[in-house]
Parts: sequence; structure tokens; C-alpha cells
Amino acid sequence: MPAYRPEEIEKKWQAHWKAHSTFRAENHSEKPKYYVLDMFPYPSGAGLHVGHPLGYIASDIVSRFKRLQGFNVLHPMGFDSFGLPAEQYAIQTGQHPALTTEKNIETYVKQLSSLGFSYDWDREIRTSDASYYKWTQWIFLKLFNSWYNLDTNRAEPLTALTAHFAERGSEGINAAGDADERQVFTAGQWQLFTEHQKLAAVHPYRLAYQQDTYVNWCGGLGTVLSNDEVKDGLSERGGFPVERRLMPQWNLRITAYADRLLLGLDTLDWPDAVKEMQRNWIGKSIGAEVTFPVQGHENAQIKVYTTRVDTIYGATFLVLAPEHELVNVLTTPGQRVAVDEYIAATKRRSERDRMADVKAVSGAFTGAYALNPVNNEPVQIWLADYVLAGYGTGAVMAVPSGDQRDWLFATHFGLPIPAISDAQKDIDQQADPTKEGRYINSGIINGLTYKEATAKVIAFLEEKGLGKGKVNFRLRDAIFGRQRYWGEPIPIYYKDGTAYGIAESDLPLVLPEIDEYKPTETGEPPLGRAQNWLYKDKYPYELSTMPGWAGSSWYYLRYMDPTNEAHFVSEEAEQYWGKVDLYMGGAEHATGHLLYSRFWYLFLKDLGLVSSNEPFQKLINQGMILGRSNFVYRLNGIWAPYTPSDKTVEAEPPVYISMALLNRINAKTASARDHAILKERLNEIAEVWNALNMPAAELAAIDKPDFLHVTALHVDVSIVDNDVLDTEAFKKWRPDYANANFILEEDGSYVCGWEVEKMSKAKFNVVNPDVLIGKYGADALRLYEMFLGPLEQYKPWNTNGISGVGSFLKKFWRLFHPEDGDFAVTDEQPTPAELKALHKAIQKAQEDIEKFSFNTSVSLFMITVNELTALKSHKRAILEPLVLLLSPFAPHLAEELWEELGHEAGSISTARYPEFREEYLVEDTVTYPIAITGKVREQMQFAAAAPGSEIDTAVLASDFLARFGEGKSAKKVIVVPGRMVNVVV
RNA sequence: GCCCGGAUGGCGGAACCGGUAGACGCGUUGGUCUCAAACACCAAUACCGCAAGGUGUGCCGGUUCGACUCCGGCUCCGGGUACCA
Repeated sequence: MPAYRPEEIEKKWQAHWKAHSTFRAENHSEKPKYYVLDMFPYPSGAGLHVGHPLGYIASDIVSRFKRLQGFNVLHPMGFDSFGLPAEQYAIQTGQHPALTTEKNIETYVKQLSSLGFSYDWDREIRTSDASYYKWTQWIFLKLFNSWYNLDTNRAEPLTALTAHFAERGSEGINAAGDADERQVFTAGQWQLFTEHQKLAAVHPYRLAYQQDTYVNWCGGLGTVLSNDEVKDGLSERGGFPVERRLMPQWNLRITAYADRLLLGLDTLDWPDAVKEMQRNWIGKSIGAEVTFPVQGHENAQIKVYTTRVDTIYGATFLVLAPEHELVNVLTTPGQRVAVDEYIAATKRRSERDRMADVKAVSGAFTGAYALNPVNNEPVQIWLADYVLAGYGTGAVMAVPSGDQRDWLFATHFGLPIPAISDAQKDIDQQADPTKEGRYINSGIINGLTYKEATAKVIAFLEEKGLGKGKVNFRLRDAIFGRQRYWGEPIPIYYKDGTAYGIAESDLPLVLPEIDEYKPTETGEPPLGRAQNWLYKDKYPYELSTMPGWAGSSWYYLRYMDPTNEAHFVSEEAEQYWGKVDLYMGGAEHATGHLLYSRFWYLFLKDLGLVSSNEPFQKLINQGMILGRSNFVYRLNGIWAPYTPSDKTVEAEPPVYISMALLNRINAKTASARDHAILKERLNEIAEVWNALNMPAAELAAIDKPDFLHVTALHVDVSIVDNDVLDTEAFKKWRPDYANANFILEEDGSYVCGWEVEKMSKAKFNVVNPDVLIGKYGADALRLYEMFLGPLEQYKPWNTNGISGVGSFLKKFWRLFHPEDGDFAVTDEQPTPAELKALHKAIQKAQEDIEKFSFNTSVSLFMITVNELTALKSHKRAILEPLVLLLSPFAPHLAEELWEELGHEAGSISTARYPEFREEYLVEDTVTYPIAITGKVREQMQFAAAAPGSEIDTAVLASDFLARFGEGKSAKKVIVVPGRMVNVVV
């Protein structure tokens, strides 16, 4: 075969791999296992752009490398196929989301296959298949039927709880969650409960539970919106008003696992940034809960949470969240109007808005007073939206001298700001939260240090029953329901208003067909449109569906045993594959998917269904590939000299000036030739300049313009090559460019400007991998994406460089086919130089892959091939191992050459990585120039020797030699001018 | 504000444990081949300077015979996050 033809080779081997299921992973093997997982994609209609495969290429290299090292590798792919875009498309067109999704997946599979990934496609899963979501529902039911026992620190079946109730009532149960939500009863009372009452008593213990939760409700759209979807109190889509509303919602009790999720992070081999994000997200804080009695309300108490209980003597007022349950009771008639107004104003703002304008101080006085438990001083009770209902107790004790927000509030409303520590400074200017110094104005802790005071206050409060130390988490339970169609139905039905889980044997609860995908007129979710959708033909189902992260929280387990109909994963398969050894994906999932998956894993572990402590041992975040946009510059005005006040007009027909020329003129570095070109061209097109307030005569009078005003416009990167615009293609690109005029460079080219931006259709900077594969081949694209820069770094795409790896592959090919001729590899003995080049590569390639430093490994291959080309090396002993080294990166070419080398087709996937032999690396000598100064100079006494002369190494003092490396010895010492010697080591 | 990263030629980026900064690729320039183009190949390419030489890894300072690398103090850029009491 003459010349390297990637398209033929790639088609051939992709077909071979598919026909032979070459990358099928077996669940039983003598080999050690290795599980390489990619975050599975949502199959969007736009298909893949050149940024998407970056992580897939890297993980594929690792998979293929691990196979060469003798591992049984599991490398699966699937689709997160429930999601909003398909549903929105369905609302607009009536097309069933399943059809859209199916079509998109087809495109994805085709594109992924064309990159030559070594996925085991037999294990492909889709979260929207009933055979998959059956098990997502099954896990939900397990959560629904479990509670979290804090005594054993794990989730347990509800049967254990009800057994306890029957024997001893609610006493002695120590369960995760809010105790206030739960009833207190005796065993006798429990026995007398009706079924309905029993379920009501059990419900608040469940790990999947329904509860009234504040949500962003948009009546106009008939759905709950996430904080991202609300802007200025209006829905982002449609602009309908959004309000905070208490609605029943399904929640998962992730908070029960807060501590374990936090501790587990220390055992993981993850990027520090991701671990830190999860830590902040969980947000553990250690403090105290303090109870303030309310003056004149015998039964009312306000609980506050504080991390600075030592500052309690400085607490001159309390602030409640506007949603606080006691607000109504406490408000005095005189303050009623002000309070109601304030609450109404707060309701109109979404949580995000409240957080957005942090500077505006607002609040309302309830008229009521609480008593500071340490000194019985009356303190005013206020409302303010800077206190969040969802964190701590929804109430804070305000210490204006120590907390900046409290200080601002006190200053704004004229409340007192007493100092509490002798170390506080300038508290009339701002709060000072110091922990230094001794307490003042602080009753029983006057004169104490921070540590002593904290202990003493807590002891005092505990004794009086008005406070106790408490750990708090920022993490909140996860809202689990969505008022949408295209998701997993929640397997719950209602009997007399009570929620029941459907029987496991009735799973899956299949998503019913409906004729429209909008919410119903009465505001029910789309599932409310389903006809006769009843459990046992009697009981209505839950109408909300699961959120996007449900199916993705356990998919990696299903890959181990994807077609099992009896179990979500068989015990043997789970025990064999264990956890994911390498997980590759984007950093944007740091606090969503990665946290929920860990939560579900811990839960399954508590139930004895999985065997490790964490699901993902090592995590790599591939950096995003950004787009490189190109611009053309439309001329709007010409000045000589430039007067900024002049108006500009878009010339019609339009004139576009080349960026390089434009920049030279505006930077005043233009040559006489530049000006001549400009002038000549302007004269040619002068007749079209009338619209520019630039009559031809006036134009002709301008000799040397020194400023050109332009508008930069995005231009499709596919009609730009190396920043040079294809002007004919530009005219055809869009109708309004058909009559474009150009001012070109001297060589006749139009040079575009460029900028790095996110890839998006609107910026015309999306690069399609299919086009590049067609031109250079998948192997070249794979190599180039790796060559672009460090894997984890954000980097701009630039198609310009891909020709370099293209020619590298050609050179590699030519080592086997000299002069583009027939295959001609010899059995000659290799020379030391060839062996050295090879073994350097064997060693470094392995190191680089293990460090995920793929950009340097590609460089290494280029260097090696350059060396071998220079040596005219066409020897089997060198080239055969080299093919193996290259096979993870450029698998198609490697397979082809492997076959030409006389091996059975496809057998490279069972070959072994070549062994590194150190003896072939002849060490290079290194020369260190060493300055001769001070003591050394005296000792050596030869600084004055003639430059270039050699000195006996034995003369060197041992302490001098020690400076440039333990165990190294000088081979030669050469005197160079300037009190220096070169020491050759 | 807080928490992470980062800063090296015209561009993307190399540089082991402190030891010749700029590997490799792109681009650019010159050349070979060709009727010509494309491909390919060869050579040059940090900056200033005709040269000798000098200057250079964001800035200021320190340690060291020697610093992109270590230490102290900044500047700028990117990402994450926040009335969390």
C-alpha cells in the first residue's frame, strides 16, 4: 500500500473491533481488574464538538495502556438520557422525547466510534430505559423504607424502627433528621395507632420523605424553578413572576451522611480543589444552640445558633428570618403593619436575589423582647432577610461589635454596639471579631480568655437548660422531585392521602404516554395528563419525577452487570469490579453528581449491597477546551489625524479590512507601502463611500490615515485557515456579506483577528471533530488533543497545529514503508543509538501515562521518530516495541502496522507493554560551571590556571564535590575564564 | 471578602531532586524538489546589537558557587464560593 491513508485504516479497524467485540470485558478473569470510567454524556441534539472527547481520549489511552500492562479493563460508555432539552423540544413540537433521545444517541455512538474508543459497547446503558430505571426506582424504595440510626451510625430498614416502636415506643430512638418533626409516643399508644397513624409517625424518619419545603414557584410555567432559573423575581424563561412558596416536596436525607461524606474525602485520590469544594459545600461548623425566652410569652422561646457563644454578652438584639414560625405570635399590634409589609416584600424576592444585594440593609422590628439567658437583659427581636430560614435555627443572636452584618444592621437602625473584649478596636467604624484579649462588660466571663469563656458559657447554659454545644452543617437535604415529564416516575402511590411505596415486584413503574408535555391547566405536573394511571387500578401515583441526578448516581454500578434482571448488580460482579479505579470528567460536577453518588454509595453500603467505602478512587478533571473565535473588521470611519469625537457610520456596501494592516495603521507602525495599498484600494471602492460621509474627493485628500474605526464581527472559523479568511467563502456564507469589499494585505490575503471564548454556535467557533477526522484521521485528532497542553488545564482550541501530528504519523508510517513504498522492515541487529532511543521512549512513555502527562508523551514520540528517521532505522527489533508504545494513542495505525509485522489481526490488544532495559541508556555527561570563591578558592589554589586546562579531579575538596549532588563524582574539571571551573559529572 | 490554580519566545507549551531556559509542535524566513502548486525534505528562528557583547521565565527583595524551580513581600489573570450566624 503506498502512502499513509488514515481513513481506510481507521474504517477497517473500527469494523474489526466491532465485529470481534475486541474490548469486551469479562466478569471473571485471572488478570487483575482495572475500571476506567468516563462521566457519561447527556446526548444533546448538537452532537459532539472538538472539546467533548478530550477526557474520553485520555481515559481511552489509560484503558489501552492498562490492557498492555496485563489488566482486565472495564471501560464502558452509556447515556444520561433523561433531561430537559428533549422535553422542551417535545413541548414545542409534540415529538416524544424518547424519539429525539434515540436519534441523538445514534449520532453520539457514531461520533464516539469514529474516534476509535475501546469501549465495551455490550455494556451500554441508558438511564431512560425502563430496564435501567427499574433499579433507580428500586434504590429510591430502599431509601423510602430506611431510616438513619445515629447509634449504629448507619441506615437501617424501617422494620427495625417499627419493632422498636412496638416494644418501647419512640423513646430511645436516636435518628438523623429534625426531632421537632416527630411525634412522641409510648409502645401502648403505637399498638393503638391505625395503619394511617403509624405511617404518619414513621414518615419523618424515612431517608426519602415528603415535606413542605420552600421553593421558587412559578405559577406562569406551572413548575418549581431552581435558583439559576430565576432572575430579578421573574422566571428566566417567559418572564413570569416567581415567589417563595411552601410546597410538599420529596427530599433525600443526605444530611444524615454529612459527617461520613466529609471524612471519606481524606481517603480519596482526587484533585484538592474538588475535595475542598465538597468540604465547603458540606460546611461543617462547630458552635452552640442557645435558647432565648421571650418576655411576656411564657411558652415561646427562640433558639439561635452561634459559633461564638463567648460573645453572648454583646448580643443586644435577636434577628429572625422572615419565615420564622414565631413571627406571627410575637409581633405586637403596633408593629403589625410594618412586619407584614416586610414579609410580603421578602416573599417577592428569590433566595438568589436576597444573596445578590448583600449591601442593602433591611429589616423590621417585631415590637417584642427576648431575655438574654446569661444576664436576663431584654433584647429587641427583629426580622431581617439576611437571616436564612434554612440554616441553623433560622434565628441569630446579633453581636454588633463582633459581626460585620450585625454591626451594619445595628448602625442602620440605631441599636447599641457595646464592646465585649479589651482587644476590640475601632468598633465605631466596623465590627472586630477578634478572639484575642480578655472579656469586658461580660458578667461571669469578665477577664477570661476565648477558650475559657467559651467553655464557661456553655457549661452555664447547659446547667440552666438553655443551651448546648452543637455541630451544624450547611448541607441541606436534597430536593428530589421535579414537575416534569421526561424523568423516572417516583414509585409512590397514595391511599387516603398517605404515601405508599409500590411493591418491588411491580417495578418498573413505566413512564406513561401522554398527549402533551406541558403542565396541566390546574397546575399539576405533566404526568397529571396520563389517563387511568393508577396503582392496582385504584390508587393515584405520585405525579412528580426524579431529578436529572437520580440515574447518574449509580450508573457505574450497573455497568458491572448491565443486563441482570434479578438484581441491580450481582454480588459476584460487584465484588469483582469493586470501585472505579479512574474516573474522568469535568470539574462542574464537583458538588452535584460526585456528592450524590457518594451519598448513594454509602447508603447501599449500609444495606450491605456494595463492598467498598467509596465509589471513585481516583478522579481526574479534564480541563475545558475553549473556542478560538475569528473576527473580520468592518470599516466605519477614517481619520487623519484622529479626532475621537467624530461620528462613525457603517459603510454600505460594507468594506472589511485585514487585521494585520488595520493594526499597523492604528498603532502608527504602518509602512509607506501599507499606506499606498490602503489608498489605492480606497480609491477603487470610493464610489461606495457616500454613506460613510466620506465623499471620494475628501477621501482622496487623506494622504496617511492614522486611525481606522471598525466593528469586529465573528466569522465562521470553518472558512478561516491559519487566521486567513477565504474571502469567496465569506461572500457566500451569509446573504448580507455577498457584496463585501476587502482591503487586503500586500500578498492578497485577509488576516482575521482572534479571541478565546467558550465554544458556541453563536460565536461561530465550534469545531466539529468529524471534519478533522475526515481530513487528518482519528489518530491525528486523538494525538493532537493530547498534545494541546496539560490535560487538566483550560485551553483554547487551535486547529492550526494539527498538521504537525499529521506529519508525525506519516513519518512513523515511513519508518515501516521507506519512501512511501512497500512494507520493508528488516531483521537486522539494532545499534546502540537505536536501542537508546527506544528504551528512553519505553521508560518515559510509561512515566508520562502514569502521571497523565499526555502532552509530553506525544512530544516524546515525535522526538523518538525524528531520531529513528535520522538513523534510517527500519528494524523490527526497534519498530515492533514502538508500535506497542504508540498503540494507546494512535490505535488504528498501530493495529495496521502490527498486522503488517506479521501478527494476527487484532492481537495487539492482548500484547504486553515492552520491557524497559536500563543498560541501553548510556548516560550523558553533564557539565556544571562552578564559581570559585572564598574558602574553596584558597583550597583549590588553581584558579589562576590557564583557561581550558584540565585539572586532576583528586585535587577537589570533598565538601566541594558534595555541593553538586550526593554520590556524584567529577570526571573532569576544566578551568574556564572568570574564576570558574566546569565540572563534568 | 474567602478558598484554590496560574503567569516562560510571535503562539500552544517543555525543563528530573536547584545544575547549559525555551524540548516538541505551530507560525515565520531562506533553500532543495517541481513547468507550477501541494506534499516532502534541509537550515535558521527568545530579545537588543553589524559585531564583540549584553539582557532575559509577571514585579521587588532574599538564600545559594548556581534559582523558572526554594523563602519573604506584591501585581495581574483564571476558576470556585459566600449575608452560613
